[in-house]
Amino acid sequence: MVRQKIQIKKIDNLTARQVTFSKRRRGLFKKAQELSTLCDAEIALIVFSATGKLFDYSSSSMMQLIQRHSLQSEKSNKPGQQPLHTQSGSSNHAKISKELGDLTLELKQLMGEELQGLGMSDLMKLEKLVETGLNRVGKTKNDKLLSEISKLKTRESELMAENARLKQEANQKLGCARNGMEQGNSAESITNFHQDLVHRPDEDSDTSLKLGLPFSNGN
Amino acid sequence: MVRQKIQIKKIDNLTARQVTFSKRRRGLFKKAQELSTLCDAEIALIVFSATGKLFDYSSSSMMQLIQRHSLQSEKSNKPGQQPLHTQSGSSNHAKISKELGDLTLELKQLMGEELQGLGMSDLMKLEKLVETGLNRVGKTKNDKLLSEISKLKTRESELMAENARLKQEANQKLGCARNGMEQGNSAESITNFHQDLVHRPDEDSDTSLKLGLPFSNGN
DNA sequence: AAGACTATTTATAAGGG
DNA sequence: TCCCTTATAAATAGTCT
Repeated sequence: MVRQKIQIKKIDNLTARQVTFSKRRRGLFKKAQELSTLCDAEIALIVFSATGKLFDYSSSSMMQLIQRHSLQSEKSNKPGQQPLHTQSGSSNHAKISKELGDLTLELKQLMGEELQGLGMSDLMKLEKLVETGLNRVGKTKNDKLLSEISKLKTRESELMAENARLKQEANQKLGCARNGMEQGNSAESITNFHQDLVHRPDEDSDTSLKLGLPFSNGN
Repeated sequence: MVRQKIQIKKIDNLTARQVTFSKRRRGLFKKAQELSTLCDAEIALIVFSATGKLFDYSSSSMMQLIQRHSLQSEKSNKPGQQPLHTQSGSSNHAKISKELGDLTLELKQLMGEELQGLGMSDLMKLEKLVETGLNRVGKTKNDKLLSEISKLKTRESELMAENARLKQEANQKLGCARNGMEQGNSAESITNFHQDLVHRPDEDSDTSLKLGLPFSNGN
């Protein structure tokens, strides 16, 4: 018998809490159905027990209702339908910080090992978080790589330009020198000449084009 | 006054239906809150009136609850995968969940939204697919970038080597020419000479030596 | 856990403002 | 629409099986 009106706070006694959960849950679902029937409303109700067990009801298709919800709730924020949000856990900050600490621990675990203690929903949340982090890292890395490539290409053209200048310069100097000595030798012969004189530059230019890629899979 | 017990079927009179909807809706939401608070349950409640207006309540994050729902209802309930915190009475799991839910939402928005046409389960599958695809693409892209960088660096050193050779060669040829004409000039003077003649090769050589390694700490 | 039993509390139908 | 009122239906806390 209802000896006294209870206050709405978490029931301490475990069994009493479970019993009440069972009873009130049924009541809630019944009310939901009744409202749906009486007033032609569409209703989706999802309940997770403290132990993680799922109970749900929907007057039509759960998926459709959820879609509709995400659609409407993002379109317009209607005031007055969410004063209820802040009810459940605003009482003790100690618990909140504790939970946050636990979550941090979970994150560490996810980064490292030991994922077995985690529930699926926790895993999903953490996965999302890690995913964003990963994306950001990837983006940053990408930018750096592209920047590097850009710099290298610039550098390459600079070197090639200088290279060309040097060759031309060499030709000019050689021509000048030869002019002073003999005159009249063609560019090819000059090239051949210093090819012997120095360390076969042509071969080097060729190899430079087909050189390998040492750290391509370095991840 | 409740003159008579009503039967649960659609109320014909429009105004009566609306009034009843309003009253019972409030009652339902109150019951939902109470259940959530009393028994540490997580509850999501979505109600659409016959006119399409949305009312919703969730004890924590709507998104998280919906995700959890689609997960559990899809995979035939495996008992024993309890989310970490629910055991020792954590009435504030809700708060943390909400924060994480908000983060998830933020992430979703970051990714570019408009996924609302899809059901949650579809979204999850899609997400997984995209994720693996993304990873592969990312890896491939990465390899390509690194390979390109590697090639460019090799090319750079070759160009630099050739450049150096050309300079040396130029010096030698110049020396040879001078030998043929005057003889006895030192290498330094020659270097200085074509330093003026050409476009400051020293500066170029310097830059070539200190090329950066942007991605040394990339991962 | 799951029913049954009440004494009470709560919700609410009908009506009025 | 919302807020009251009020009689009554419904829900349910506590207890016992």
